[in-house]
Amino acid sequence: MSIRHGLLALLDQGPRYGYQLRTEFEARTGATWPLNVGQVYTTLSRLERDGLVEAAGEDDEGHQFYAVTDAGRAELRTWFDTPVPRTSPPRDELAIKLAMAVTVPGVDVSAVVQGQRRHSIKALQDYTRLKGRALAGETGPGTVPSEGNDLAWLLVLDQLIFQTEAEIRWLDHCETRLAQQAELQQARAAEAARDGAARKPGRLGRRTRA
Amino acid sequence: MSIRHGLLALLDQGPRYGYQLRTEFEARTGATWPLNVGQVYTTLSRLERDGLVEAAGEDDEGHQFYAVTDAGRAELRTWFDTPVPRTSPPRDELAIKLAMAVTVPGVDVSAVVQGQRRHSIKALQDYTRLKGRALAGETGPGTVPSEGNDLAWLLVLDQLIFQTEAEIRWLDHCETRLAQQAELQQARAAEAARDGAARKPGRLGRRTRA
DNA sequence: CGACACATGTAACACGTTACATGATTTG
DNA sequence: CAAATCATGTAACGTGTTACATGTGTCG
Repeated sequence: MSIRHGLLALLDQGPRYGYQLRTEFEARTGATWPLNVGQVYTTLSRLERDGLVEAAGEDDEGHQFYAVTDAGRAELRTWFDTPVPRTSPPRDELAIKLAMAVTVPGVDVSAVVQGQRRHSIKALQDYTRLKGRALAGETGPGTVPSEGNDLAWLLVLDQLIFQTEAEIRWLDHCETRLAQQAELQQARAAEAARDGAARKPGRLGRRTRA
Repeated sequence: MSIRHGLLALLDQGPRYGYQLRTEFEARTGATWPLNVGQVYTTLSRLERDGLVEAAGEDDEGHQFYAVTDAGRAELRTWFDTPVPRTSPPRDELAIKLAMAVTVPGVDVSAVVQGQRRHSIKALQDYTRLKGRALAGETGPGTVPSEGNDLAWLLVLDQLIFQTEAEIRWLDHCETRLAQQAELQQARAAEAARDGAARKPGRLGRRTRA
């Protein structure tokens, strides 16, 4: 529901038309999250269907304007007032992938971690470079520079940087945990070998085949 | 596509039936990302439609087993081999919300940030508590403890913790940036006032600054 | 017996995404 | 003139999500 509310917020500044909304949206999120123009129109019609926006006539140049309704303003207010739920965050594909990788046999977990790490490092460098350019006063291509926009774009960039840094730290953390695990298993294997035939069935587990 | 591949990975360990897949999936992601049982079945039929899994007969207890096909194994391999794209990550609702909040007039940005901060702190505490319990050896409710599962669940928890910490740091960072911005604007306003006092242009005086 | 976990599915819907069709206007 | 940008839409599809229908077995 990010796009829905994003467009609603933009419309709260005053009536806009579709193409304009896309431009303004991208001015704030930069090249990070490109927004297909078509989606603006589909989202607009869904917003209109739900009574959050309404058609607001045409321009002298034929632009189809939309305006936010009272219901839309209310919706927007609760959006801003309600924190994004972090108790049940959106599924993170990387977390799921690693959770599966450490479980399914025959997967080189370390390779997965390292591959992702390289990629994330690369992404981080890109973001840092972009931030440098943003601080130098250069805005994204084709956008009219404005203080608010610049600030928004900068904050989004910072968020991406913080998040990516955390991801890399987590990947490293995973590696050390995996090393610990391997050590532990080696120790256990050695112990089992020493115990030899006198094995106790204390551990139950593994698969339930019928 | 996280669920698709997640189920595929689970099936790579050997044929499973729907209900079992849900249990095993949740054993790895804990209570964080509960998986509706119905979705397992819809996803399974879509996987079958795409030729990644195939029906593998019934149990003596009537359980409908599914097995991964060669195509499915190939798909799984490329999933593990290809890093999750961080150059164009999934849209983050919080980032978009703040980007809009700093742009749209009439929004108390600081209130939004603080509200989110409180919520994220709360979530972080929950995760930390869960991690403590997980380290104490207790697995989620109704799950058979297994070493791989425990490790996976622990890694997922760590990811959530790292990510939430980064989010909180970012929120604080936003506040300082906002303070800077406010300072800058105050300075600018003061400057404008000084200029105005110098030449007393009246209420509607033009402030043309070359 | 009634509640609850186990187990399998279907139907409907929401959102996001892409591809396509179409036309006006600007610009090299 | 040709290409690019501006501008509006539609159609189709994919995944994820919920609600519902249905039935079995178990346990207090």
